Amino acid sequence: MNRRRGMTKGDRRERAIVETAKELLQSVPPGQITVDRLAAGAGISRSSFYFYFDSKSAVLDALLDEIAQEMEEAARGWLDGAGDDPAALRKALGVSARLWREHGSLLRPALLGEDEEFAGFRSRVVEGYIGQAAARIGRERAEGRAPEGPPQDGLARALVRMKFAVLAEDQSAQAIETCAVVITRAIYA
Amino acid sequence: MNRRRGMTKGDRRERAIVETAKELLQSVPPGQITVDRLAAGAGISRSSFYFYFDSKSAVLDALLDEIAQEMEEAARGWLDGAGDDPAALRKALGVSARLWREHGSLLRPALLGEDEEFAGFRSRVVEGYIGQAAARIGRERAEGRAPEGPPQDGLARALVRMKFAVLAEDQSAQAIETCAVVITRAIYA
DNA sequence: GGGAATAATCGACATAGCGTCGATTATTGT
DNA sequence: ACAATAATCGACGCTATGTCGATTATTCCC
Repeated sequence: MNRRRGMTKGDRRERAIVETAKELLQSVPPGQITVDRLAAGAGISRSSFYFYFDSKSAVLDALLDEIAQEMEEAARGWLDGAGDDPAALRKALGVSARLWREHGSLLRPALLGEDEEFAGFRSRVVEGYIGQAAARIGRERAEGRAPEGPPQDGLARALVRMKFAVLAEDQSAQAIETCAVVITRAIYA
Repeated sequence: MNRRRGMTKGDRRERAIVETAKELLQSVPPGQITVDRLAAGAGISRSSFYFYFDSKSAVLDALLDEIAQEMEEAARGWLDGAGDDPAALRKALGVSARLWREHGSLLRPALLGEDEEFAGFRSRVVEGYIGQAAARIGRERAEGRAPEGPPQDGLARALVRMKFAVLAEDQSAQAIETCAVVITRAIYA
């Protein structure tokens, strides 16, 4: 899977495959994307596809990596802060909501499902999130801004999963507000 | 000697297929169960399988229906109550946890995933749950036991999804406690 | 207990998707 | 310009799904 450097023909094809995937995802769920269609979209035969990627999942993984980066940046605004900061929380949730709106059909199976093919992405993103959220809660408690309660990592886990599940199905301002209130009440009682 | 069963041969076979599915699920994820294995387990040929069920999914649906009933009973204890009742809440969560422990490998894709094959079961169970939880919250607020906050159905949705997501991956007493605290704080602030 | 109706079974087909191989053609760096 | 290697393809073999038509086993009722 290692080809030469530079903007060679192969690089363009590889890109075309990923772009095709992105487009297909606008109208078709990930499970129904086939190697056939990806190859056709990129203008090559099905068997040629395997010159570029090991499988359909590999293509989606590439796409997910791009999204994961955005998600992490989105979260940082609140995760790195301190104290009950309603504005920062809602802003971070808003960016998250936008990502779900744009990439929902891929993110849903990847983050909510349990398909083996997304296991890598899922554990990286979800666990990363949970770890940072737990740290945030820990700081608040240590400095007396939040009361004690369930273990910080369990609580973080519950809230992160809640957030994913809610935004996955509804990205409205109302949904964001609900998430924000639950998070705030759960942490600051 | 065994004619005293009201069950015809076909009924027994049908049962055998469902039982085979149940057993297979103990060691294999739902996605890897094939019609072949179900048929083999029930002692018939693959094509005979289709005399009994339309597809693998139909078998799993049958299994899910049995589980759904247990879930609903489990929840009733808390959903039908009133006031902040820590014991009832924890007891209901405990039964839920047991169901996840026993049937997790089937419940996870069915309730958390978005596979089309489980869409019916999912909407029935999840929406039923949410509706009842929303009503419960509404009653608490109406009678002044809980403060206002996000719309009751949105809040119920968030909490139900949180509960599913948490128990899906961890059925420990600790996890139950965390769920209980988040739910209590979110509703009663 | 016997025989028609119907329940149950199976093998052979047809279809869709995946991934691999070996042979062939196009690109590219020097 | 020409060897090295990147890129392409068709033909296979595999697994799984679902359908048909023909056949055999069970039931039910007289």
